[in-house]
Order: sequence, then C-alpha cells, then structure tokens
Amino acid sequence: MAVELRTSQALKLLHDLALDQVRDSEPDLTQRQLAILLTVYLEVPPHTVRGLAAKLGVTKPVITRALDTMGKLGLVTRRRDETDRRNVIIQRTVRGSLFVERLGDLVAARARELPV
Amino acid sequence: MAVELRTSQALKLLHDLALDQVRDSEPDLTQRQLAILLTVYLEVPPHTVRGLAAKLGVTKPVITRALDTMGKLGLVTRRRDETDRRNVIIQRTVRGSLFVERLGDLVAARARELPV
DNA sequence: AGAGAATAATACGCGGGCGTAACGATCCCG
DNA sequence: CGGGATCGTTACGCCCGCGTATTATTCTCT
Repeated sequence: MAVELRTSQALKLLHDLALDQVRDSEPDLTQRQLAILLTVYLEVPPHTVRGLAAKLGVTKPVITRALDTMGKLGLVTRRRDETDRRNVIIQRTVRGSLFVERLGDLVAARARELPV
Repeated sequence: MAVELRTSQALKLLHDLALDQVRDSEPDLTQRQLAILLTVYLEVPPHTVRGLAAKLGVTKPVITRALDTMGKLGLVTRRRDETDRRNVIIQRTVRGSLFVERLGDLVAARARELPV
C-alpha cells in the first residue's frame, strides 16, 4: 500500500523539516548538493561526474564543486577509475552514511508526528 | 492514525524531490526562505520580521533579505502595521498561495509513488 | 515634551555557488 | 603512433546570502 499523505500534511512536513534544518544550522547543503549526495547513497554504483551531471541535468563543474564541498565535509570521496583513468568514481563514506541515515530518520520521525 | 514512513522511504522521497527541484530549475528558494514562506502560509497571522526572526532563530536582516527576494518573486508582500508603524506585516499573495499548494501537491504525489 | 527602547532597513566586506570558457590528462582508433 | 574525442578540473567574473554594525522611524513612559 502506498504512502498516503494529504497536501496539508505534506506542507506541514516540509515546514517542520525546514524549521529543523534552519534552527540546527548544520552544514546546510544546497539542494543540488543534497540531490548528488542522495543519488550517490541510494542508487547503485559506480557514480561518475559525467553520470551525475547528466542525471541532474547540470554542467560538470557544478558536480565538481559540489564534490569539493561535500568532500571537505567528509560526506563523500573521490577515487580515480583505474580501468579508465579519465573517470573519477565517487564513493560513500562512513560519515556520509551516518548523515544520510540520520536525515532519513528525521524525516520519518516528523512524518509520524503529523496530525491525522 | 499517523503517517507511516520508513527511513528508506523517507530518503527516496527526499531524493525524488531534490531531483525534481534541481531539474525544474525553478526560482530555487533557500532553506531559510522556504521556512519563512511556509511559516507565513501555514501559521496564523499576523507575521512580523521580528516574530519570524525569533521563530527561526536567525537575525532580522536575514528575514528582511529573504522577504526582499521572495517579494521580487511575488510570493509575499509587506505592509506597514498601522496600529504600530514600527512593525511590518508580511502578507500572502495569490502567486504565493499557488506556489505553496503546488509544492504540497508535488510532495504528496511523490509520497504516493513510493514503493511499499 | 523628551529620553530611551524597539522595530525594520541598510551598509559593508566576506564567502561560496553559478555559467562559460579554457585546460591537461587519458583514451580510442584508423 | 598520432590526431581527435572524452573526462574532470580550473579560471574568471558575477550574483547572492551571510553576520555585524549602524541608521531612520516610531513608540513608550515619565
């Protein structure tokens, strides 16, 4: 059975989550950075710069810069593809896994708190 | 009954939504701007700069700037409070209402598409 | 009426993401 | 083996949001 969520519930969920994130003042990822992060952690590897750029519909420098930033935060790592050294493989990290899982838990918890 | 959402479902929902937003390349609100917008549209008026700043835990210039930006986008309007002219009342707009409702519908639709 | 508090806006310099254009490294294939 | 294609990165100038400090306006209270 599908997840049932009314429009009003969806908006309240978004509101709660936005407030959470604003108040916690965490690293504060861009929407693009989040899209990249979740793609890396939810979809099957391998992930390349070019592949991510195509999937998101953005240019490659956008991906490179986002990886730079998230790399500094320890959320993601880069490795050269040895079979084709032009490619770069984006890899998950322990810290990134924790970050993503914590994010999912937060959303699920907020959803559970929604009024019926 | 509460909305049931597993962590994996929550993450997929976030992923889908992030991809939607990145690909549509819409106005692209900041997390803070979204928090302000949803507060204005979901909570009971009146809303002031000071009140929003306190609610989000940010400084007043953050609110002023966000209102400037969203004002240009037509999502929100400002009006002087006539009973205390120091205050500014933030008001909803037709365009903002449509934007918010469309956002809620999108989230609800994506939630409904989630695998069981 | 006047001093002080409160409100929102503005000024300033900083950091970071953006798009376009260029670059170096690596591969492919005739 | 060498020219062209492919991949990721870097350079450049631009814009925008940020935090702090300051300003202008309005209210409050004696």
